[in-house]
Amino acid sequence: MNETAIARHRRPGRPKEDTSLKETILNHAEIAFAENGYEGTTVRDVAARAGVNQALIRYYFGSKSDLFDEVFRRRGGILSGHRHVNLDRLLDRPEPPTVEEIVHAYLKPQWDMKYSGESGAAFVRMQARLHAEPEEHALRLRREVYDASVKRYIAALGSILPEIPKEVISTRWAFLVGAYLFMLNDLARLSDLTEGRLAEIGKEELLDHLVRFLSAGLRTPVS
Amino acid sequence: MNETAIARHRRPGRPKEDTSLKETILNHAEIAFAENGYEGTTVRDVAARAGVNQALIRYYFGSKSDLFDEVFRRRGGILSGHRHVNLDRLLDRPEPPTVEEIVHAYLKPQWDMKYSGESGAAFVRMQARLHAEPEEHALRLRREVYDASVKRYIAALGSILPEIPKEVISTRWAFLVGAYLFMLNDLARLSDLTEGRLAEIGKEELLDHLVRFLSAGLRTPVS
DNA sequence: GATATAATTATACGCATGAATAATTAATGC
DNA sequence: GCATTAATTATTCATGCGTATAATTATATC
Repeated sequence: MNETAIARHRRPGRPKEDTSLKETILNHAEIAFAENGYEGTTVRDVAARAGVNQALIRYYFGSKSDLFDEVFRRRGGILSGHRHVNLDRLLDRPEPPTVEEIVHAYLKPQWDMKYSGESGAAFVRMQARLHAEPEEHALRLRREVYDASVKRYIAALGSILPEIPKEVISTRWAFLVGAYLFMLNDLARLSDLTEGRLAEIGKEELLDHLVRFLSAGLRTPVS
Repeated sequence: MNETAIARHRRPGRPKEDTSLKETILNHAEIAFAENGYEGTTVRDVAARAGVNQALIRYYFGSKSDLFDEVFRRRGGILSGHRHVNLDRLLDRPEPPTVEEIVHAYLKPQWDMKYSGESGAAFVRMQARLHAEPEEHALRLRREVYDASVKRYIAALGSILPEIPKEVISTRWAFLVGAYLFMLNDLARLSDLTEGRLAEIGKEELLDHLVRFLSAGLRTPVS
């Protein structure tokens, strides 16, 4: 009675290509949403990018809003999964993790995604935009995808920073999210601020800089 | 030959109200852009909010894009001005400023604006969105309005943190901008992360937390 | 190989949008 | 007080949008 299994067997009309059109659409939608935001993206444009009829998008995903959600959930789920795994690895160890290790474990997955290709980079930018959009819908999406892992990270930090009140750690964690999202969103902007000197700092080194910066802030004693 | 002076004298058709419609439009546009973003905002909606005919917006501002620019420049200029003044005050003093003082001088103006009323809060949210939009146009606007003061702040930090390379300070400054924009954008989100415990931290206290967090990060020695 | 059904396209609908123009109203200068 | 000009509104235009539906193509099953 497995419906997906049945569906896998019965699929007439499907062309011979191996990468499904559904995935192709998702990939191009990701890029379009990242470049132009939700409102700025048209279903027509996504269809054109994917080389597909506009109605096919509706056939697969329903509304434009549904398409957006599916784009977000796809990579967001992967990201969240990596974060859980990374934290598990640190907590399963006999010796307790350092602040730097926790921060790094959280940031690294999205960092890698950013440099994993055009699609990954697009998702990162898209996410930064989502965080700036105050709509109720965007908020719910983010919570659904990320909240669980974030709470685990805050708890882990709390146990190795017992002298810092939990609500302060949570607040500082929000600072952290802001800093890394902003930076990942567009490194080009960073090199404005630095008047081009950023080129001297490599990508991996930049992550180290960020981890060091954030860890110092997280660890600093409350007055 | 002062054209604006001439214009000030010759203005038939102008109704008796003291707050000009032009300003009313700007105020409502600010809120609309903050709520719905650039693409999500319609000129019609702005006109309706301002209780004004749609064509009047075109008469005063030209295109929708021009309207947006004027909204941004108006408050952005004020903000930038306050930052300059605050830094001047610190630098004119005999004793050198602390990192905390510099960070606070930079953040305070926008912090105040956030709580100065509906319009100010709207601008802050609008700006956060602008920072997430990678379009060339948005980038140019931000640079035009903010770059000069940012460079002064980075220079000031450099002189009291001589052991930290200038490009590292610039990079860390970008982290700072990300953290504070993210937080100002919507404090409601913060109280998600903190599971409601944020209420225990007052608004002014929150700024102190942020300043402390960022200053610790800025000061931390490079490996 | 006929039939059923999944995948895909072609086409159209209704509507909201940014922009534009024309008409109207109100103040000013002489 | 009349002509001029600025401010404002009413209305129209062309376009692009999300959505919807009908037609077509391809595959699998028997």
